[in-house]
Amino acid sequence: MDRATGIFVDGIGAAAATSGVLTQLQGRIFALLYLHQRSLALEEVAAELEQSKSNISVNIRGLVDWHLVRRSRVGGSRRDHYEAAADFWRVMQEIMERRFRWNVRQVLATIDETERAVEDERGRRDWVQFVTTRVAGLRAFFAAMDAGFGAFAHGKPLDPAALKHPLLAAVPRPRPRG
Amino acid sequence: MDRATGIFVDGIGAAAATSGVLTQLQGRIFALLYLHQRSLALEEVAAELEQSKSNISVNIRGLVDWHLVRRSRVGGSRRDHYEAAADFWRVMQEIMERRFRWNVRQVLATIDETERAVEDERGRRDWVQFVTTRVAGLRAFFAAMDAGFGAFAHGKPLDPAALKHPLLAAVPRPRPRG
DNA sequence: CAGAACGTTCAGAATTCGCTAAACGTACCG
DNA sequence: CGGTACGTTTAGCGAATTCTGAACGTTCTG
Repeated sequence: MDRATGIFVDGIGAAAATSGVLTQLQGRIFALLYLHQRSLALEEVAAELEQSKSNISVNIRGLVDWHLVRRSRVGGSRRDHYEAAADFWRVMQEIMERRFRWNVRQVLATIDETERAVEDERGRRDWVQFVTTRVAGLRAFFAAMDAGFGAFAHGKPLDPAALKHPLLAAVPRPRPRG
Repeated sequence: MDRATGIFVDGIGAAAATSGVLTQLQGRIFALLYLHQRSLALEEVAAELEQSKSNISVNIRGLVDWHLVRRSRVGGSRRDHYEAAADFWRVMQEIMERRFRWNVRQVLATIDETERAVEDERGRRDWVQFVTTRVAGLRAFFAAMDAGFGAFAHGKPLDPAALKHPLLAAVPRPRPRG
């Protein structure tokens, strides 16, 4: 591997490692493919990055899942070949939906569960009152995130105003008079 | 700890664990504080979550850094007390700037390094050509992300159009005639 | 100024994660 | 069909991370 590619592979690998979405190795695989004009076989990738085939196999699947890498057939060989995809917007949509939004919904689901559990504790009236309003604040924010991410992934602008005051946004506005 | 709090703590902990920003324990600490009206001492948190004080000490500092938790003095005690903050928009700004945007800049820095290294390889003209255009595509996208996140964190809407076709957006527009 | 009540640091234990190599399944080829 | 050339699964190993308890520093108190 030439020096420029090495720098790129290392740098993207480091960035991926702290991304919370890809592992370092996935970053390195993508970087390697991204600087190659022709697609590479699994074994070639393994050799370049000095990793076992099995490890590359597992990690490259994640990249295909995110639409960062495409599997392609190459005439005359029965090896799987891979090439980097360049439609980063598509990738971002995928990450928005399958990671961020999924994560947001985990929180919303937890809030639902919690509210159900709180109903069983009628005994402590003021405690129930407190928890209910707190949890409502959290729900408002995460519901706004869910809606915002969803809209964004479908191409609509994401306005931070809805996140600044989610409770106001969630409540129906007073009808303008006159 | 009552059942409702337990459900909330576990759920938020699980969500945090897959967030890529907080650890599970940090999620649990925040959740515990969020459902308490009064602030809690370090040792109380450790007892509730069945963790050592030192571990709570380390992890809670991260929460304070993200502005998810405030350290507060309580009259009559010299223990540090902590309470959950509820300004989630502020937290999101912090995460945008210090994590996402920082990560984006890692990529931009790598691209810079790579381009410098490519200049030393004048030998292979068509390879240099290929790498240059590829890397330009990546830079356009990540530059758009950097700008977009920056604007968003300052309250301006984030329009996905700039990410769909970053190369077009990066190029100066043809001046309208007339 | 001695002692107590804290929070923090650090070395080592416990746990989790990433990686390898071997076993396995499958498609192709003679 | 037997053999070969792959990709995938899995058990176990080693590295990295998380957690604990002891040692330490600091601030308050009598």
